[in-house]
Amino acid sequence: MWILLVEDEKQLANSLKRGLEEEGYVVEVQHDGEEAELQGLVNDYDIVILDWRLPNRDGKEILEHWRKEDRNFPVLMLTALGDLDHKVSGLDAGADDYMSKPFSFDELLARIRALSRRSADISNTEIVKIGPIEVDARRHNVTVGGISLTLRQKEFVLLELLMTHLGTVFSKTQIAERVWGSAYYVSDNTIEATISTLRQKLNDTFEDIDTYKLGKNDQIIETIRGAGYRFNIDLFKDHKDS
Amino acid sequence: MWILLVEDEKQLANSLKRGLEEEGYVVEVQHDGEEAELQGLVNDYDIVILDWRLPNRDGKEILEHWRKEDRNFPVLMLTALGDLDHKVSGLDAGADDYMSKPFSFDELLARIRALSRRSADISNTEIVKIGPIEVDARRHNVTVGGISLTLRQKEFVLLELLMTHLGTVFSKTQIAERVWGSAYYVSDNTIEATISTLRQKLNDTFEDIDTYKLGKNDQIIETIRGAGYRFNIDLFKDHKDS
DNA sequence: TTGTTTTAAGCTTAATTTAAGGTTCCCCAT
DNA sequence: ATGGGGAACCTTAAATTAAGCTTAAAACAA
Repeated sequence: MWILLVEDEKQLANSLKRGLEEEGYVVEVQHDGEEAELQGLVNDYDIVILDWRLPNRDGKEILEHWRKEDRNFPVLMLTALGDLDHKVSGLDAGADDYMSKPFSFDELLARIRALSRRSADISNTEIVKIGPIEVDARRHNVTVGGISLTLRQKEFVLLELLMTHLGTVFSKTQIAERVWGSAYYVSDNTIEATISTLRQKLNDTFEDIDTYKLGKNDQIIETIRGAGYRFNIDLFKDHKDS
Repeated sequence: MWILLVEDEKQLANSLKRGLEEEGYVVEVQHDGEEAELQGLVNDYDIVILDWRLPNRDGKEILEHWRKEDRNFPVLMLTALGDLDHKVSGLDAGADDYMSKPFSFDELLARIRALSRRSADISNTEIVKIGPIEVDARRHNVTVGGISLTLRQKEFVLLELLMTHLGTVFSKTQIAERVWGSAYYVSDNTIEATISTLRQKLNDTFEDIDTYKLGKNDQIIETIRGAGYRFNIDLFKDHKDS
């Protein structure tokens, strides 16, 4: 889950970012309204959290522009306490939900979950199931043929990314950005090592189940040399579960 | 797609180069402004990414010079965050888009795609189809009569180059530059060997399909002795697909 | 501490280039 | 015309280089 957080109070923004990251979300923070507007036009976030009062440009303008350009990720707007006017105008402009400051972090989480459930986008299903592999984004849990396996944060987010974008090849650069949050400072090897342990955990679990057997050369996560990685949907093509 | 990246921060430049190459672009990096200016005067890049603050010469001067000399490739300028003055002066000087640092790699990709779409040049369609041969630049994938064939990076870029410039004969020097990124260090034989394996893969796949049969002496990639290579459009002239 | 993440190093595999000998084509002298 | 001879090009296989994998150890964070 890729979230854009637009909030100019840096301290608040950072603590929210940290909290959300602990929950397994990948969070980009933008303090400046104008910049945020561009980012939203260009990136397909799963959710945007948008403060209504911003330097340079206000939340409403931004949101209207996005909606005019058919950017239809769910938007959760943040307003000052008691600011009912803004609430109404925001929902009119196309916001999907609102929250007034101050709010509890748990409430924020709950609303984010609700929004991602409601959203039409496939990538926001709470539970993704492909063949015997089941990813529960909410509980942060993966099972293969009913057996649960313990993945670490990065492994989990990486698997989730690949499984919610079937057919897409993600380059290392894109993976760095969407799993680690930034393309800089993440070495190739870090990603390779994570892929490696993730594959091992998946394979080990497949050995323990009876319902599906992997062939000798079957790779659940394919490597496309020079280009990136992709979830190998072909392995489960016939085997329609859901 | 041939891209010139002018950026003096070497670390950033290299990571962008790598990321773009993973996407199948051919990227030339130039750290020095003066050098970059010359290269832009001489080569027909598909897109130029130009940092605004450079040693020796600043982005604006370079761009103005190019535009005065009718170099009209799209230019995406990079500015420091919040540098609105530069943004305006850059767009005035003839930049087609701008992005402020730091930016996400996906955002860069999106903007490059947008620019190449916008550009008048025919060569920028995402999917090229000629007769039964289909090249999908985005997914990095070639099919002949529906059968997908696995090309290596160099083979792919070479085929793409020829198919997006129908009728044009490319000399070995030009191919070296636009497939390998630089004419130095690439021997003629390297190119010949690549052409050879590419032809074989194409021919093999044509054997497997029923919709189109190659004649005994038909060459999909023609050799023009002493001049270079060209995609043989005549083979598919009657056979109008699209 | 304890668990997670990153780095390091050697290894494996695939892509790319080089090398070497073979074709084909063209020019020129016969 | 015709048959060397050379240049340009083709084709394979071998050598080289690069990309990716794996494991353990180091660094970091809770």
